[in-house]
Amino acid sequence: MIAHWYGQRSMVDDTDVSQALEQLRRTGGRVTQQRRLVLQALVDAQPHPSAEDVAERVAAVAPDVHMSTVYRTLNTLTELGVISHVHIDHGPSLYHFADDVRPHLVCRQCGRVDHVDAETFEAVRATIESASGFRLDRGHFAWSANCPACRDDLD
Amino acid sequence: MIAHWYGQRSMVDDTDVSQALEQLRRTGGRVTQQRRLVLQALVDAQPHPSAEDVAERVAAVAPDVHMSTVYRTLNTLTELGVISHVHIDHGPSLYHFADDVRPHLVCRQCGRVDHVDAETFEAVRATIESASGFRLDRGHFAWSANCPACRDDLD
DNA sequence: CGCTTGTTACGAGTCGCTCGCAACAGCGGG
DNA sequence: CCCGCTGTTGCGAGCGACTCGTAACAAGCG
Repeated sequence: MIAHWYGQRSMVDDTDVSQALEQLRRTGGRVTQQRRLVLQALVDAQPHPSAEDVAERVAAVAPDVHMSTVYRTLNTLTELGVISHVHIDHGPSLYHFADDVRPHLVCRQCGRVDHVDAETFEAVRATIESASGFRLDRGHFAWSANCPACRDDLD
Repeated sequence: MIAHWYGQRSMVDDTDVSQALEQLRRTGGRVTQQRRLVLQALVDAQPHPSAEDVAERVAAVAPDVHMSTVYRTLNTLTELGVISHVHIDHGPSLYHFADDVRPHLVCRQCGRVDHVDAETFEAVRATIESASGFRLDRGHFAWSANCPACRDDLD
């Protein structure tokens, strides 16, 4: 479904891993091999792996790591605010580091994904906020749209 | 989770049902009692019932109508363009008549939902379109946000 | 090196649908 | 008004994406 990604690449790297582990330790959590592997997989599988993608990468290195551990780790890291996920069309949640949260646009026809730049997003946010009082999240849900190539198809 | 709805009510009524059945017949489909009941439930359960809500209402009148029939009918009507659904936070799809498609704002804290008025939406759409070429859908995905009451909590 | 307490593997369970199949029922033709 | 063609339905199994209870396990502080 998702045929193509473009736009700038994320700038996630190993420092994200150590910062996440740091955060984990600081809040009384433990730094386990499994968690290290999940975080590394998250870095390697940029830009937007699903829990399955992460599990697959982890399994390549440590086949005994259970799926539920991957899910639990992903949830723990989400609660810590280290990572976040986005829902794109139907299908599983896609994960990314929290410092890489940007609003997504997804084409409903071809699945192509783009990001909204910060300036445009802030403009939209201000418009919505003054009209309704609601302050838009940057991430979490992708904005459903039609990309230029598919735009002729419908309103 | 969803504590409160506000904003103008939809204007869905019985004419939507007959128009939908009409459309169904025109495209070679059959007007069955089950479909009538699903459509009626959709009208009665405004503004945004889940498939379960619809099935429950149908079951109150005709207990033998199977869940899968409800899902199939909702899918058929979606393909016909008569109805549509929106994803609000995690949880099931919420259905509504297609003529009632409006962009939704959902508060991530309290679940309160609001609509974006047409004028504001068009302004946002124009902004996004000129920045990225993507043309926003009116419906399908809710925009995740914080409502005025919960706004202090996070960025 | 223990001990405490957070983590993990495993497997069963849940939620929200989806599908194959045989029985059934609209509805256009005769 | 009945026939029969073909779209629909009921039923139950299946599935994708998680979630949870439990007992074994292992960080990391003392």
